[in-house]
Amino acid sequence: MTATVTDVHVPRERGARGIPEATIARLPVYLRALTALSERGVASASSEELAQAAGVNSSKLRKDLSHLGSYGTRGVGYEVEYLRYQIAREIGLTQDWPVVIVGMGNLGQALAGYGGFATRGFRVAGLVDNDPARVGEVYGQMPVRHLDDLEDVVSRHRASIGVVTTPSAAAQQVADRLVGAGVSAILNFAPTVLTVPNGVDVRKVDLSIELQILAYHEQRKAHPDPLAAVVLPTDQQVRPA
Amino acid sequence: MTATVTDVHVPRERGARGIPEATIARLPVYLRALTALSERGVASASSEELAQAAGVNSSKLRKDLSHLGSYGTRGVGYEVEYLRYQIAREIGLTQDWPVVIVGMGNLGQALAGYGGFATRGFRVAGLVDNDPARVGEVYGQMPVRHLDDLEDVVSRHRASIGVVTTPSAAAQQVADRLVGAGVSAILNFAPTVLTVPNGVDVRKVDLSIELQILAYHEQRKAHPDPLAAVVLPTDQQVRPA
DNA sequence: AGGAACTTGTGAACGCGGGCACAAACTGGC
DNA sequence: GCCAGTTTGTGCCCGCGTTCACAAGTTCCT
Repeated sequence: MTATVTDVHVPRERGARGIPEATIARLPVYLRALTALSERGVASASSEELAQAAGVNSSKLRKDLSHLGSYGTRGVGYEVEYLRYQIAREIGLTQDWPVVIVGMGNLGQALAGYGGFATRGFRVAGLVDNDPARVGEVYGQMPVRHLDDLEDVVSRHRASIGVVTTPSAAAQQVADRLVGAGVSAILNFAPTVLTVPNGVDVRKVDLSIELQILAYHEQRKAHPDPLAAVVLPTDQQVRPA
Repeated sequence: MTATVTDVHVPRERGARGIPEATIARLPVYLRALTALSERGVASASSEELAQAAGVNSSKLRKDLSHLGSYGTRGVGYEVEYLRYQIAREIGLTQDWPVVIVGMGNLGQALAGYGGFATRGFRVAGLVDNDPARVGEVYGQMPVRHLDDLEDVVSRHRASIGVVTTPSAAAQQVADRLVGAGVSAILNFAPTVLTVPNGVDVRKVDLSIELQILAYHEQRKAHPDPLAAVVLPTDQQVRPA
């Protein structure tokens, strides 16, 4: 099995402390809500309040949290600071995650300067690009190095997470080299299906796909039931023999 | 799940030609695979070949396609061009979708210049920013206009899709104004939960959340079962009374 | 023409995730 | 100390999505 993951779907043993994938995906949202509450000086909150802040319903939130352990107090609620730390620890945000970004186009530059990483334990440890003209440029206080040095950058910083923001054509090759250098998790912004060895985790973010999903729903709003499945919509497109 | 996305959850009537949400999310992937095959001159392909190109398994692909209609030929496969058109039509990509981007920071600039939109029926119809210094700047052949003109930009281009790339603090306000001006679908890059009226579709893309999900799996790889749920991991964090 | 090889479309089984509803547990007032 | 009010943690059920496995339909070879 060569993985090529779009959605994560890690069927590994879910015994003991295995937490449902759907829950994992929501923990960062709870974390964000807790941080916001904390900054406003709120010391404790009920599941109902937390759920509202996170945009989910309260029973889902309670069940999610119950997978981590019993961190609330019945009749009272959850202590904001305490819960925040527990979730951060569960995700692994109490440690430092060096991240290498490959591809310094517009998107790569945007990510290099994104403040939301540093505050969550992610540290941009290296920027890499193919274009010699871009080598030496500085984004977010980090100089760009040449693609030739990719392996050096990864191993020197012990980076285990790579971000691919190259054009599609280069993405697979870059991913191969990242994996070869020791990276075991990749966030892929290139609109390509990456094939990686077992044990390497890939998540894909595709901006155009998100828009297409919205477009589908927009179309349905405009034409609730075209029943165009029977009649051909335009004569020019007929099934070739 | 291609994730990135927080679950859409549109419980609207699924009668008649209602296609499962999970299928909708994969159609753009199939579309991309078909386009790639088409460009390589491939005229027809089996579900197995398509599935491999799209990174899913073949039975899932067949069931997905079966929701659109019976566009394949048993014993043969699918005609690439024909199927490509059918999927594009189903999603709504045969028409033009004007898109307005609000927030011309690094990410907004990256999106404005992203070539992947134009080729899929999305047309950047307007760029808007709060900062007077940025007004008049041109990205992707489109000048930036001031936030004050947002309503004008939206209505003049009949935009129904808005992209929010502002800081969190401004996101909700921007979303309200977009909706007020007639937008009914929003792609939100700000790390905030947006509240919108019924009938408005919101999809959220959160870069930091994607990394956090990867971090969780990385941590589990490194420490398969810490059983630290019993013993406190560090003494400094003890449950306050 | 007939059969072997192949491929689609789909019925059926299964597992995950969501939501309801309630027992268990805690607080505060009397 | 006891009772009313509150909120968590969870057992249960239901529906969606994934996968298997096979019948139905097509092509090719003899």
